[in-house]
Amino acid sequence: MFYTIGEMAQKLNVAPSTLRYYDKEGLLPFVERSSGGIRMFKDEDLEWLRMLGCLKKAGMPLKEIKSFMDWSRQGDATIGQRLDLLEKQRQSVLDQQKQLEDTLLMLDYKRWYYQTAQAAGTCAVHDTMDLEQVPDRFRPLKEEWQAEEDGKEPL
Amino acid sequence: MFYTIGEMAQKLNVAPSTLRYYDKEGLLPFVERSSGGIRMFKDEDLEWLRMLGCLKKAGMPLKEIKSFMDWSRQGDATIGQRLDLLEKQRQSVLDQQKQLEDTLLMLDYKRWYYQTAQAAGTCAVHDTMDLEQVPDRFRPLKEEWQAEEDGKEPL
DNA sequence: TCTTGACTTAAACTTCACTTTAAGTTGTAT
DNA sequence: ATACAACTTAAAGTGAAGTTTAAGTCAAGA
Repeated sequence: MFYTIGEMAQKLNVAPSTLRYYDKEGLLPFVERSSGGIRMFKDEDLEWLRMLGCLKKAGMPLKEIKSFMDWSRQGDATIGQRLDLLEKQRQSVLDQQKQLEDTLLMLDYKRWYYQTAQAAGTCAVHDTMDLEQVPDRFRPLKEEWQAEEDGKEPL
Repeated sequence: MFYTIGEMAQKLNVAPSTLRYYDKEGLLPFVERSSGGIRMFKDEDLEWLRMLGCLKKAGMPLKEIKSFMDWSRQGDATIGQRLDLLEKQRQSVLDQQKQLEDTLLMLDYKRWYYQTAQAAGTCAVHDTMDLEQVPDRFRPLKEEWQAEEDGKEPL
């Protein structure tokens, strides 16, 4: 069973132009063509597109995804490289998760800040508030901001 | 105590050109200038830059961060809007976290796939492997892929 | 005072990931 | 056979988030 690019695009909920772009960039080396040059996607191709989607969601740039696809076509000799890329990307996802958790705490602190400000009718309440009033979970945040020695994470 | 743009950039671990760009885009309405036109950052400005960093890490586009900065300058009347934006961004972070968890599972499945392939010396082992051999945690993934009725998430 | 390094702006350039456009072809339905 | 929607390509355009360049200004030390 074959699908046209439009059908496949609908299946994947992306624009056909996106699939053409990926193909042009060498990310879809598996798609076959009809004698007239029309792309014919197979059910089997879905597996590769899902792989692509997975790597993309993991934050991998298209160039690296292309490497992965190239290695895949080169056969079993490149299993090691593919595994390395996967491990690297796993670590990247773990880092992103940690980043998001930090961000959520900051966001929650700011929400608390504006919720109390809203209740008081003015942001000025925070000028006359001491550490005691700040919920425990936000304390480490404040301390971290005190010690500006780091310089590791950008902004 | 004042800092030049170069000093502040170093503190925040970003390029000075980035801060100039943010300023040009109206994201730093709080920076003062010397009589000669040179930006003079205050310790107090760090609070705003941290806010900016928080929103940016939460995935908020610079345009929306600008809205937030604009509202901040407009005073207490805009506390509601700011809170709404924070709530919205909190939800966005929660969504991103869920997304990353799904991605991690997919990545772990693929890692398992290539680890077993590496052990066997070929990807072909997976052609002759039945569901029994697939670790439990990856089953729901396989089933999800079977039912392609969704069409919700792009790629 | 002069040099020098860090600052200033405006404008052009870059990268990424697409999207749109224009001109032409394919394949199906009547 | 013809119409017509959906396909094809190459090339140009888009938007986000900066970076680089060019030409000039500021401020601190010798």
